[in-house]
Amino acid sequence: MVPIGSQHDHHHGCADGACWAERATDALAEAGYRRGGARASLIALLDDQRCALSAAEIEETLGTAGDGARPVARASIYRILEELEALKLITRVEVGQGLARFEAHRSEGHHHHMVCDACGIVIPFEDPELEDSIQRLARKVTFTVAEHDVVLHGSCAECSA
Amino acid sequence: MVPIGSQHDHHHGCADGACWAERATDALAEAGYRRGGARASLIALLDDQRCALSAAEIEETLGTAGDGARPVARASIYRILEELEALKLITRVEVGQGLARFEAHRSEGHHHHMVCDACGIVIPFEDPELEDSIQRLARKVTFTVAEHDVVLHGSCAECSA
DNA sequence: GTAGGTGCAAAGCTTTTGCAGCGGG
DNA sequence: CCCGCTGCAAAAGCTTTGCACCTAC
Repeated sequence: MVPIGSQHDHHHGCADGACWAERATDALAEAGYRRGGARASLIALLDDQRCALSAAEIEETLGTAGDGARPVARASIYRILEELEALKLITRVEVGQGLARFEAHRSEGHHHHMVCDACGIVIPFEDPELEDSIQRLARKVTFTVAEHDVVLHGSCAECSA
Repeated sequence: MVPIGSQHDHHHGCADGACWAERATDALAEAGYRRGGARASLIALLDDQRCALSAAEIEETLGTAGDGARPVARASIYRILEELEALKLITRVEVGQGLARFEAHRSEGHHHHMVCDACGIVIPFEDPELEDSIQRLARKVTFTVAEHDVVLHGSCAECSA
């Protein structure tokens, strides 16, 4: 198991050539979407995150962040998230708590989530062995598996103490 | 992987001695709850199911079923489900679709779910190897794992055809 | 008789939809 | 210029809460 740091360390520079934001922008263009300030702002925010955000968190962050961000209406957030999900650029994560979370779908860094039922914190983790089990399982079933989610519920180190 | 039949084949007789409904009733009594018709009806319904039901499905089924069932108000359904979940007698299953599902937490027959994103059908499955992976994972993390959920998204055999 | 259980209706939340106006191409 | 993108506000769902009545004990 590989615990994962809390924040992405790269910023909007994308000097390495192929960050997720670029891929997303290109994919939207190819799909026939026009550019839009709200969408660009939302994509930049998602690109900076290591883990899933809820629509409310996105709205709040965009409302207060400088750095090229701009406030985006809630309706636009949901509409944009819907488009991005349809293009498989983001993944919807349901951790239970009555709200959906969304995160950039990157080729590397696939992970799942632990949710503390006491304080609500969501912690990402990776586990290759678990992935293997799911791959093998996917081959055995009479069902076409496109995505998979694993959620561990319990208490985080802090709440357990 | 073991696919699972669609309906439970035992009924309210429970001649085998320790069905889930009995355990649930006992646990509620020990926790200091009084008996109540709505709760009994809901427990009997959950005991008869092989897979998770939504609150709406529960309300509808109890409203039309004979066999000892009686209509139960939606508010009562949610309140009772909350009590049962707090006592770990049922498990809340989030498959994404904006609604929660609930199923009896049995010692045997632990399973997970495949959700067809086309038609919405929820199919249960068991996979011991997957369980092993999760057990091993749970031991490695600095997090106390109480429950785990695995959801496979994709298309069912029918929608894939 | 008292405290908990239940039903009904209203409120709360997240998410979706309608519509008017702005803005990209 | 036209059509898509956005914001605002209203609506739609699922779920929760308040309150009065009923019921187990």
